[in-house]
This record gives sequence, C-alpha cells and structure tokens, in this order.
Amino acid sequence: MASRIDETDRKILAELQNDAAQSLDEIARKIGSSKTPVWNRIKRMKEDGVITRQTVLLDAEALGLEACFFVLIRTSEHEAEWQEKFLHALQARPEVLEAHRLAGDIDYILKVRVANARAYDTFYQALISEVRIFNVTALLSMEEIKSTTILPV
Amino acid sequence: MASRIDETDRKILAELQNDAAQSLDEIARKIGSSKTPVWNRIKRMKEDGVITRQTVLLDAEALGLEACFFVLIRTSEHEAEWQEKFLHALQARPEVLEAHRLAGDIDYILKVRVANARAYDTFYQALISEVRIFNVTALLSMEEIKSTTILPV
DNA sequence: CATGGATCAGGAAAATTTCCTAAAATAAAG
DNA sequence: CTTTATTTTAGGAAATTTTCCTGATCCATG
Repeated sequence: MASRIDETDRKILAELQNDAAQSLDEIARKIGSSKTPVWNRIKRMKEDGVITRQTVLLDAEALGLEACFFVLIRTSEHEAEWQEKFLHALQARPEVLEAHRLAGDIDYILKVRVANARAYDTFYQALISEVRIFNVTALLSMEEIKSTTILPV
Repeated sequence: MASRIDETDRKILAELQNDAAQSLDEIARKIGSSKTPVWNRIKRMKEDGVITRQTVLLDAEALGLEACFFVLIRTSEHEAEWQEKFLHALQARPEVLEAHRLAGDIDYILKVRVANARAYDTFYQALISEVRIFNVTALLSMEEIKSTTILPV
C-alpha cells in the first residue's frame, strides 16, 4: 500500500507545492510525462497520506491579523489528565496555528496569530484560566523574514 | 482596488482554506450563492493578494523529514550589512520553513525541518560558518500537537 | 528471447472553469 | 419616495480540465 516515493513523485510534489492550480497536462509537460501517470501518482499519494491537504494560503495582515507571537511554556504539571486538557484547549483555539511539545526545560512552544497585542492578552488570560501553567514567555515577531509550507522534496 | 473583505468573502475563504479542491458549484451551494459571484470574488482576492497561493500540504514524516527544531538566536551584530547577509542565508535554505525577527533579547526564531539530528547539526554548522551569531538555543520538537495554515476569518 | 507485471500515452466522456448576458438588488440623486 | 445609476447576482454556453478506459511500451526475470 505505502509505495516508495520515487523521483517522478518528488517532481510532482515540487510542482504541486509550488502551484496546486496547475492542470495535469501542465505538470506532465514540465516533468516530461503525460497526464495519466501524474493523475495516478497524485491519487496514490493522497491515499497514502503523503499529500494531506489541498488549500489556499492567505495574507494574515490583509485579514487584520497583524500580530504573531511565539509562546514558550513551562509547566509543573506532567500528568496525563492535565496534558489532555491542555492539548484540547490548544486544538480548540483557532489563533493557535502551531503547538509542539518539546524536549528540554521548555515544555511547549506555540505560534499564535492575532489582530494585535490586546487580542494576544485576551488569548493568554483565557488560556491560563483554563489550565495551570508555571511559566510563560511571549516572543513578539517584528518581521516575518520567511514563511513557507514548501518542504524540500 | 483593494475592496473590503465582506462576510461572503470570509465564507469563501473558510471553504477554500478547508479544501481548495472543491468545485465552485460546491462552494456556492455551501455558502448559499452561485458560481459566478464565488468565481469573481476569488479572482478579486487573488489579485488583491488576500489569497497568496494555492498549494498542497505534505506529511513531512512520510517524506523522511522526521525532526523539527525551533532555533532561538541572539546576535551581537546589528548592522544592515550583516542582517542582509543573514536574511539571504535563511531564504536560500529550504529546511528553514519559518524565520522571524523578534522584539526583546532573543533576536530571531527559526523553524527548521530536517531528516534527523545529524542533518540539523549539518545545517547549524553551515549557518554559523556563513554568518556570525552570538548565541543559539535549539528546541527539539517531540510531538506536533497542532499545525495548521488555516487563519481564523 | 519469451513472458508476466507494471507503467505509460492517448482519447473520450463527464465535470469544471471561465466568462458573457441579462435580471435583480443596492445605492445614490432628485 | 421615486427614479436612475451602479453593483452584484443567477444562469448558460464554450473552453478547459479531470477522470478513467484501452491498448501499447517498458522492464525484470527465468
């Protein structure tokens, strides 16, 4: 079922990551193939979960989401129950774009997109009232130097 | 030119973010409209730069990129020339998925996707040999709790 | 060199996009 | 409040694209 990703697959993934609106014929032409193998391979990679989603990327600032914070979290609680609750709180909040559990003395990092500093504070107050957190450091982004979903394939 | 985003636009953006492979008719039906306004509005939002890209999201682990690091960087250099060089180094490296210049005592944060810890070290050595950096802390992600490109609209 | 399995190119039908036209809705002016 | 101008909408038709079928080609192996 989970067939190996070969060089042709990688070329197709590179094209799709770059522009998913291209037609099969256009992709086929670029990689030197025809639409049938391209279509079959894309279908297989979707089934295999290599391609997880087809989406559009939006300009956050154009939508009024002008502030981006990285939040470093330390906690004293490490019980399964607390962790479960914390995890669900993060999943439920649309302003949390990323959340990772870390190795080391910082336990979690979040990436949070909000309209402004006030909106961040509202988010922060809501979060700490929901789950007990030992220590929080918020890093405010001044400039998005780079932001891509394109994985090197 | 840069028309205001109204409620219908937001519904369309929500649908597209959720699944950009849907047909216009399907989106139109869901938001209670017809394909023409949906098509016109998508066209306008692309022209206005609200929709920046149509892409596919891939499973990093399925592609062998099993390690994710957040890198906190302090630097003593703050000259324009150094910053320019650093910026271009980051842009050129495909393993750097995000890079932000920060407010506060940490100057930059990076999100880096690589195959494993060894690959991260290779990246790190290459970076510090290119540009002078005062202090680096790497945070290793143990678990991706959440990762989305969907902005709350 | 033959043979089985897989992959490929091309084509046809179905679906979708693209854009035109005219009607409807909304806003502006008298 | 009515009339006019502007914008937005629904529906339809042509062009493009997707979807999948068929037969040919390629490749590994005996």
